[in-house]
Amino acid sequence: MNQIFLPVPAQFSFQECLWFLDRNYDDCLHEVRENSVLKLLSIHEKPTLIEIKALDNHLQIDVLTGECAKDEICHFVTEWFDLERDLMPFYQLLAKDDDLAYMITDYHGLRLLGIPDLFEALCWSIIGQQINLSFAYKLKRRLTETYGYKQTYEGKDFYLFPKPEIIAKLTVEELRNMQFSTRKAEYLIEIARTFSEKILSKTMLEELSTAEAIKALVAIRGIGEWTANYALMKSLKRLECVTYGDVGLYNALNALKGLPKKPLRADLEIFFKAFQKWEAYTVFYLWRSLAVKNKAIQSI
DNA sequence: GGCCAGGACTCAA
DNA sequence: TTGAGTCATGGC
Repeated sequence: MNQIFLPVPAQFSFQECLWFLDRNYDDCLHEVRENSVLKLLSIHEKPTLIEIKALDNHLQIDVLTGECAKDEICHFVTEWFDLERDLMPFYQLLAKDDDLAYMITDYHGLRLLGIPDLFEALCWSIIGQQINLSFAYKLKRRLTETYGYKQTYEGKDFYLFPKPEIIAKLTVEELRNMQFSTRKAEYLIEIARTFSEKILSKTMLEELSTAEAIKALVAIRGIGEWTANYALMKSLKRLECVTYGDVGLYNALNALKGLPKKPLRADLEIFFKAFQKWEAYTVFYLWRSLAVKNKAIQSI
């Protein structure tokens, strides 16, 4: 079997990352097992199934199908788990906040899990707008199972997210039949067109400052401030992004800081000022705090 | 059965 | 530029 070994940094916990990837939701783009995660990648346009496990001080990546392209696979895993980040500065900021300091130990080593593919990140954030996450994952699964690429391995199906060229050719009616709202169907098809026609790409946004990238994204129909920040945080790892308008974020801040359920923008900016350059990590850890609560409630 | 979900858009004033 | 209405449907 083809194996790759990838060293991990300090302040890294594979179990914490797996926990976030699992979270009681039905994600069709990876499969979490007891001590590993399986994911189908597109390497050189070829499907490649990998399984990642943690050993002492490094990850073991088993290449189950496809080409063992070490550099590309390591690059993907590094982006996905945000392995090149030194989290110490972030933990030093958390330590200064009495209400959040517990996260340093409770969530120690949790990395901002990314969505390296920008098109997928944008589609996912649009799907997730204003609906509960369980339903959002269902919609993503329907879309992926119908229009994505499937590879079966040992009796289980693994998927690649649909390509923009495929989504761009769909009709609103086809997506409506999968219970997408008319608006979301229009947004997804239009964004797929901007990608397939090379009007927008991850490379283009990487050339821009975060403020410029947000401006460029918000100009596209269906992408508001929340979606732009979410996509930049998850795909380009722009750590200064805050998902303003995010209900989950507000719930977490309400629980931990006593902020109102609909906090004022000014109060949010005051809060995030203490986490400059680490805003996205702060949001991510706040989401993590919600998941704990949900899981506790569900297990009762 | 009603309210809320990891929002965005439209249109009136 | 601000606020209310609208979109869609599942989960609780």
